[in-house]
Amino acid sequence: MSQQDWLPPAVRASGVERRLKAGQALFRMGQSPVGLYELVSGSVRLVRVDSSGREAVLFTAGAGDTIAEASLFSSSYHCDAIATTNSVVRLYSKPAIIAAFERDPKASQAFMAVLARRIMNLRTRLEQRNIHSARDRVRHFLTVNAGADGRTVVLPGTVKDLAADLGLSHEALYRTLSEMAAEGEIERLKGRIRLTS
Amino acid sequence: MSQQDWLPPAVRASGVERRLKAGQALFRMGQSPVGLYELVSGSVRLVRVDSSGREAVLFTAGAGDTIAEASLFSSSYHCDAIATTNSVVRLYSKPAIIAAFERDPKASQAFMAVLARRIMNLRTRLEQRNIHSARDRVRHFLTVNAGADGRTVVLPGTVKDLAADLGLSHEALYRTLSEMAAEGEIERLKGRIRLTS
DNA sequence: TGAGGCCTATGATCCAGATCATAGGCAAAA
DNA sequence: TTTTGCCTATGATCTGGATCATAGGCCTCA
Repeated sequence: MSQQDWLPPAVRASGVERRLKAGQALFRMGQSPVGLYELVSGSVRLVRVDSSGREAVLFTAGAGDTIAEASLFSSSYHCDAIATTNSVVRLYSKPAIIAAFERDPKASQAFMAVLARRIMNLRTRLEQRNIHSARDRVRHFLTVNAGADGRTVVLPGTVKDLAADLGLSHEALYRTLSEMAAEGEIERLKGRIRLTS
Repeated sequence: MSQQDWLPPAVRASGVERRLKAGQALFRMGQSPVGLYELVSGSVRLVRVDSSGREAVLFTAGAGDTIAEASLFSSSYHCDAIATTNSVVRLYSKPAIIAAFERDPKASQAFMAVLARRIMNLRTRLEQRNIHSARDRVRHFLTVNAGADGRTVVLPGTVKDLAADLGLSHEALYRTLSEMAAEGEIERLKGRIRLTS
């Protein structure tokens, strides 16, 4: 389900790969954007650190996702991008992409659709953060992210990572998952969670 | 600071106005999108209602804002749009806009910039929701939304509306504002809040 | 193979915000 | 003018998640 099929072949060919080790930053807030990144493999988090030192996870990119689309139109990055695992990214230069948009309306529209989808995802996350109960928030996450069978969710990373994603303390999440499993609402498998319907 | 200057004149001229009374819905989740709305005057909220009946405010549009940009690329609205005050919107049809994109790369790019800005705003909101302390959340809101002087924020609606925007109960917000005013951190004026620096 | 580090897990405590309740003020409607 | 409804405001109570603490398990690296 790679989402960057909209890239014209010429641009795709111009991509430059870069490797990141776990914990390494792809870019930092305030730096000026060089282009669009595509995550080839691994996992990268967009993170903003607030005044109290707390980390807000804005987005967790998986293989195939693009990173920093919004920064194409901005003079600086507005958050940090940190690899959570060893990762490989491909960089497409800003001018090359803009030129492609000038030339190819289809590419433009496909990119707009990518942006639109991102907006919808963000709104879903915002909705999720409005849910106060930890259990309901987990339920929301599970239903929104269920796979093809409608009841299995593959965890992209550790449970602790998920906790940060959900905006819960990891303790609260561990407890909630334990309780839900004990009550038979979910089934915990290796790296997956299944809703027992 | 109307943000829809990117619309080519031909499309702009084709806009159809519609009036909404306070509380009236512009569209509902699940309906199929007819086009892009521009808010001429008033105030419209994008809202999603979760299973427990709680309302999540995803976006509060003011005069000049566009609504449902993301739905241009989707087969159905993913949230409700409710006018909070008497409002006037202008509707631009989907085909007209798509045609403009085909024809005019500049319009496409300008629209992408609008989408990109929306993404950044949403991320800022997400960051805000990650702040647990009510007071810090208010502080964050005030600094992010400060006007030209860097310390005055014009409240778009009632304090209660703001509470919903911030994801706080209105009681908590009333209390927090009272305390901050009592301690001299802010100054409360009619429809405005000023940070006393 | 030993040590360190991190994830997982769970217990105990605390506190801030949600919720419930009450009341004054203001504005629109009747 | 009176009524109604909602915003504003604040008090009292409660609860659920944050935080602190502890410990086992697993993987990696030396």
